[in-house]
Amino acid sequence: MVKLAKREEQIMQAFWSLGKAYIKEIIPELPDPKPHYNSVATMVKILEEKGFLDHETVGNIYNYYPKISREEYQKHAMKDIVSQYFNNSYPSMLAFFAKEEKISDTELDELVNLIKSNKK
Amino acid sequence: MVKLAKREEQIMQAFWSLGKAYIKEIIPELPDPKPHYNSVATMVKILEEKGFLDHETVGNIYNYYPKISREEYQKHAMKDIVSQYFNNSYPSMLAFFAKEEKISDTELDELVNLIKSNKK
DNA sequence: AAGCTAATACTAATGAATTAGTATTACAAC
DNA sequence: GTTGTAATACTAATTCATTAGTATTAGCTT
Repeated sequence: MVKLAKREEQIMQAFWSLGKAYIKEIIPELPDPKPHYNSVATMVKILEEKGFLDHETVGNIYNYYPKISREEYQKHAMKDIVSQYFNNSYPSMLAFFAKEEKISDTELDELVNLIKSNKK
Repeated sequence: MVKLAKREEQIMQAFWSLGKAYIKEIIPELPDPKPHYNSVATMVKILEEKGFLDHETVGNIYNYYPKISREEYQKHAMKDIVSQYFNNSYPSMLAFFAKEEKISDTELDELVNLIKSNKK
């Protein structure tokens, strides 16, 4: 899967939140300063060429929706990140967060349960 | 902290591995095709301007070393990632990995111990 | 000290991502 | 059916990242 550039990814995030949207609806989701409508339209078209979006035509306007799910993309993106920062080791990534104390004991217990139940 | 571009980050990764290095030593660490010596020198200079590297002069040549540690940078980079993909929730990121079953039971136990011992 | 070598400095060119203008189109309202 | 509106299409310009050329410099060798 192609890695998305920054702005492309912001736009995909907006679509993933909204599910289905007109370009008009995407713009408010983007961080300030808001880009020009046509800038977004261009990126959306590129995203469609890349296979990330598809559209239905409603009268005169296009209603776009994601063709690739956030989860699918995350899977690839995180794989890259783990390979880049953590030498391809998921445990060493988790150890990093452990050291950073970003996870509370309660959360930890919940996660352990979640992981174990997923394994069954 | 500034987010590094792809090549900049590759170069920083090389410095983080080597600790201290001449430009000459960085090049073999980079993925093929190896960039031109001067291309690397330019990026290294930019990285120095951005505060990621510093150097000592040894006779006629510069010996560069990281001013910002890999851990420091990771902390920021991962913060961005978690905010971007996981709505600022570290637990929800971990849940994602749990679902992906990237973590074995043994690894999980080790991590739980690691996290708990860090908390003391 | 003149010439050789290996480094850095400076800078122009390329390429990718992004922006936004102008042109075009389709439909709706009158 | 002409006009107005709001969308998309096309494309030129800008910006940022990256590359690599040429120029310069410092020190070593003779």
